[in-house]
Amino acid sequence: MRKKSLQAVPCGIARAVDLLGDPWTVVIIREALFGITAFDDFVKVLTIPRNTLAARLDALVSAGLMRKSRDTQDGRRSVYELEPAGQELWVVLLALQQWGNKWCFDDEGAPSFMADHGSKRPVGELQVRSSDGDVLTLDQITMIAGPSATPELEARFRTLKKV
Amino acid sequence: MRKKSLQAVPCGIARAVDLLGDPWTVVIIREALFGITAFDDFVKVLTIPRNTLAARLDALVSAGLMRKSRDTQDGRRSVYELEPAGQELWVVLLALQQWGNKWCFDDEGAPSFMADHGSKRPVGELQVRSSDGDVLTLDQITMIAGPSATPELEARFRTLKKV
DNA sequence: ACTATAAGTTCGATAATAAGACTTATCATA
DNA sequence: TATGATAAGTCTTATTATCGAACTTATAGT
Repeated sequence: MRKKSLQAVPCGIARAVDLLGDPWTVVIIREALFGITAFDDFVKVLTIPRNTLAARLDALVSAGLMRKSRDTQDGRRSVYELEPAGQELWVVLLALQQWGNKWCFDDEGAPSFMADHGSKRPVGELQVRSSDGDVLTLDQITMIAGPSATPELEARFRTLKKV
Repeated sequence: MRKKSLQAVPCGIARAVDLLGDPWTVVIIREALFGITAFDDFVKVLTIPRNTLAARLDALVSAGLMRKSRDTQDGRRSVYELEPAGQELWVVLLALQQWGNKWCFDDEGAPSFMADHGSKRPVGELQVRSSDGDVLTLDQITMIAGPSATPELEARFRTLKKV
């Protein structure tokens, strides 16, 4: 059966995962942020099957995260670029990178970091702050319902043990 | 052929995606943060196939993001709980939620937000700061190589157009 | 015209997911 | 202690996605 779509689920995480929750989309976006625009360059850098790449790029364009155009200098080339919605995923990639760098490299140390272009120093660890500017930890976080929440969702949040 | 493993790729993002880049793992972790611990409760809340859930939970335990134990009150129940590595993914989930809430709800508005437990107000938008505390935008970000970077990776970073 | 390049598409094999029935062990209760 | 219910997970079959490589089409360079 086809992969279940989470796009209809009323949850921002679920809808994001519906777009990003496969083995390739996130690293495609990473390369796009790096400046990769050509189909064959994605293939070369990622060693992704060409049909899979074509499917993922189509999905990203359909979802409005990327746009596709023709290279005006070379009519053979397609140019894939990030739309604003796709660019803003850089914060998600940073969160993934900081987590991966911390937990997925036993001794060798992480090979790459996002850094301040000026100082060349790694950016600070992401901090979550309240609207008053206080740094928050997980045990200070809860989930609240927005205007469009269903009664069932509100009921769940009222009985939450954590987060 | 089996899904290609990105676990060997020397990149924190790739290694994180290798664990999280499927349609279910992220929302499983979301529910675990909500306090869900029982197999059947994951099935009920997510409507995930039982065999898929079993596979994902096994993978999460193997990767050290969750632990599995027996309920001392009820010997039928397994208890799945997040290890520290899994708990720290809450920042990634927040980044996904903030992005999804912004881009995946046309008019209805987002149904749920992470909030400060004290004030019940949504947490502030994630900000990326330099080591000096300045807020950074995407165009101020570059990628730098760490100690374990390969020469090829360093070469790539030297020629980066952006990020 | 000829060759190379870029972007995809097509094909067959393998792996992952979906849906539901089924098994095993434990708990609650009569 | 026998009986039924519950929880966790397995098994089976059908469908879908991914992999890897070959192939097609259009454009560029010579």
